[in-house]
Amino acid sequence: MAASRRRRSGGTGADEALVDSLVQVTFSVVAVLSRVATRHELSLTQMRLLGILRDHTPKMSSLARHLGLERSTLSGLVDRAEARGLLLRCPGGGDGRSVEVLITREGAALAELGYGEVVRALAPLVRDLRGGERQLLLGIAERMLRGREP
Amino acid sequence: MAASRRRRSGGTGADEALVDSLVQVTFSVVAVLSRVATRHELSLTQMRLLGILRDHTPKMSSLARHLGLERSTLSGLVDRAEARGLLLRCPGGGDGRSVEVLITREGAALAELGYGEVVRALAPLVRDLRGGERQLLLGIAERMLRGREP
DNA sequence: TATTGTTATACTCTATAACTATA
DNA sequence: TATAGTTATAGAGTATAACAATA
Repeated sequence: MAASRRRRSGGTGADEALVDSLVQVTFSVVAVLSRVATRHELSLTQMRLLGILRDHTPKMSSLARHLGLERSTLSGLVDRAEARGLLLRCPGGGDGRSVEVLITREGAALAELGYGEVVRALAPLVRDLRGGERQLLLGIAERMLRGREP
Repeated sequence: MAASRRRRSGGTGADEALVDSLVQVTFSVVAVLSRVATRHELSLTQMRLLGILRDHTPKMSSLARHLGLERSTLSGLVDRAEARGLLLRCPGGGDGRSVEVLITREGAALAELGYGEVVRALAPLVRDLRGGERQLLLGIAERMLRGREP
C-alpha cells in the first residue's frame, strides 16, 4: 500500500519508504503513551507536562513554547493539573508578571510511575535489538533530533 | 536530565535510554505531522483518517478499530469530514446495518497534498542517514511494528 | 508600547450511555 | 440477544481575541 502511494507522489522513493516507517512507528508509540496516560486519567499533553516538570521549573511562557501551545491553552492545562494537586503556580523571580510552575510531591510520584510504565510498555518494542543496533538507533535518533529546534 | 531519571527509575538503563530517544523522536514527528495537518485545517486524526481512506474503503467499525477510537467518536469525525466534502458514507455490502466510508476526489487530492508535505518535512530528519543506516532503520521499524496488533 | 498571563468564546476531540435498526 | 451505527451529553484540549498588570 505504501508502494502505490510512493509511486503516486513521485518523490524520492527511498526517503518516502523511510518516512512511512517513521510515521507508523510514531503512531505506535503515541498509542502506547496514550494508554499509559489514560490509565492515570491524564491526557498525553498532561503527561508530557509532568515529564518536563520533573526536571525543570519553567515559567508559563517557556512551558507553552516547549509544548508548542498557546499561552491560553497552557493556562487551562495548568489550571486542571493544579486543581488535582499535581503542580503549583508561584510568582516567578524578578519579573512581577511571570509565574513559575513547580511539580508537587504527588505530581512527581505520578510522573515517576508513568515513566516506569512507559519504559516497560516500550521496552518490548526495542528489546530484541542487538547491541550494535541499539547504538545505531541511539545515534540516529540523536542526529535526527539535532537538526531540529535551533 | 535523562540520566537522573534513569537512575531514579531503577530499571535497565540501556532500555531506558533507548526509550527516551524513541519518545523524543515521536514528539518531533507528531509536531511535524500536526503542523502539516493544521496548515490544511485538519486535525492529526482527520489527516490520519484520510491517509487510511487513500488505500482502503473500510466500514465504520473497522475504521474505529484501526484508529483506536470509539464508534461514537468516529461518527463525529466522519460527520465533519463529510460536511467538508472529503468523504462519503454509503451503505455497506450485504449487512444492512453497516456503512462504508469512501474518500472523495477532493479528499484524495488533499490527502495526496498532505502526504507530499509530510515527506518533504520529514525528509531532512532522515536525509543524512547513510545507506546502511537507512536499511537498519527500516528493519528496526518493521520489527518494532511486527510485534504489535496481532 | 511590549510582554506575561488570564479570561471569554467557540470549536474539535473524546468517551459513556442510551437509542434505532438490522441480524 | 447481539451487533452497527447514531445521538445526547459532558468534559478536555485547542486557538483567537480581548483584557489586566507589569515592564
